[in-house]
Amino acid sequence: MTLLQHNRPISVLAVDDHPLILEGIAAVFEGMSEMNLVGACDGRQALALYQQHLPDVTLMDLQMPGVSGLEAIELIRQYDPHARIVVLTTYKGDVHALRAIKAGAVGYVLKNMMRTDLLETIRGVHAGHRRIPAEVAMELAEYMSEVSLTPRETEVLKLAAVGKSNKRIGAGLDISEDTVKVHMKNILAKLHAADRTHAVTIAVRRGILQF
Amino acid sequence: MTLLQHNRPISVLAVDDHPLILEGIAAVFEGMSEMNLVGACDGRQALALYQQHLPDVTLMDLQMPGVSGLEAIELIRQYDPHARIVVLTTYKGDVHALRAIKAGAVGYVLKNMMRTDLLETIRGVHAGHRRIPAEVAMELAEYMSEVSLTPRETEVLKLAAVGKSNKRIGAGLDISEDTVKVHMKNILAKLHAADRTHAVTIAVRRGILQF
DNA sequence: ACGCGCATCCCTCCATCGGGTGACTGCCAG
DNA sequence: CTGGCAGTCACCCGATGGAGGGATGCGCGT
Repeated sequence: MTLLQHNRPISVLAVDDHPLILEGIAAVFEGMSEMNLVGACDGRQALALYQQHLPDVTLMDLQMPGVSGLEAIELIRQYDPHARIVVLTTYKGDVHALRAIKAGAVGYVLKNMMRTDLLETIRGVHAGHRRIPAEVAMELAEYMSEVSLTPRETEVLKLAAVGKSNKRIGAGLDISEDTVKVHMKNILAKLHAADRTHAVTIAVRRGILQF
Repeated sequence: MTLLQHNRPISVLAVDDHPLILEGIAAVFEGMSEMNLVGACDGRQALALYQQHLPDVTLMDLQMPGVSGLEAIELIRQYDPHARIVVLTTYKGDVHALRAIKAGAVGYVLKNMMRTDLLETIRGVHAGHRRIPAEVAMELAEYMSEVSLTPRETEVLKLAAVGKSNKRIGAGLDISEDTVKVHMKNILAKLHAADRTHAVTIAVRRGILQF
């Protein structure tokens, strides 16, 4: 497969809702014969452009309004299970990183990395490798042990976050206060939280609750 | 003053810790005679490059590790009260937006805006105007009525956020539990929160607490 | 000198919270 | 079909939280 690299350039699709970032990416590829940018768009048009161009590698921002990068990744991988997708995000501690990897992303580039890192990752991913930076991998490892709350527990915590008492949470979910207390106890245990307030901050930090 | 624009290009300094964004900005200015980019760097070198180039307009990202964009703005305005600084940020709901304006920023550009918006803002700011997009101005208006917590209240809430009880907060701050309760009561009143948990979510949303 | 905001401390009172324990249902996988 | 898990409900109890009330001192600006 590496032979192909010499025959035709690696085609790249960039998905980001920031025109400035797209300009930057385009600038990186400018004048390169090894790769070329076949398209650039935001999340909504990601799948359509993928189907149209069938790029070798797709660069995908995670933080986008409307269709999230996560959804876009899932849609593309659903359409083409062999799609090579590289996540392009701002923060290494991105709470969606793990989900992106699970969704099928095979590369991960931080926006504060150099252009050479970007190019190197694209080459590696195109050659069939996974390219996850060590610092990101370590972040991921922490979240791998991520205890997931049950749907019910998430609902309870969501209401607790906006100041509802156990009684009012019960009223809101149409269950008894006692049941709410059970859920809350389990939440505290799972998150290793001292109290409901702590649980909310932990959940926000982990992306369980979107504030 | 508009005559100057024809005599020499508007000099622009770009400050952002993302090389990709800097590439994008550079790409926007490429081949333009009206303006030219005199420098690009991250937050730490912002002041030094400002002093070196004395640009007409400075583009400043707010979200940066180490020296924040906010600090950089303050440092530059301290050095040169007439500095024309345009904030360049990702989210219109940026909690630091108000502080940036207060710190002396005279323009505000969202990264999801088009290059023409960026250029237009630079022209406007250079001509001596303030350029704050309507949608941002409206966001700002909401935060204008921002109730600010006292330093002590912030400390109390910060400890409450990580699950400390009033008693332990008192121990941590070396004050009595009763005093903590008074602070907490004032916090709840100021934020219109139902309880401490709600107060924390509100504070996080407003950027009072950085999660 | 006065007011005012901030911070400190003290008291009472009651609702709420969180831990412990136990038990019943429904469902799905082994 | 038997276990495990999610969800439900119940009761007890000690600790905590939040709403009142009132009080002192300190600094700061007018």
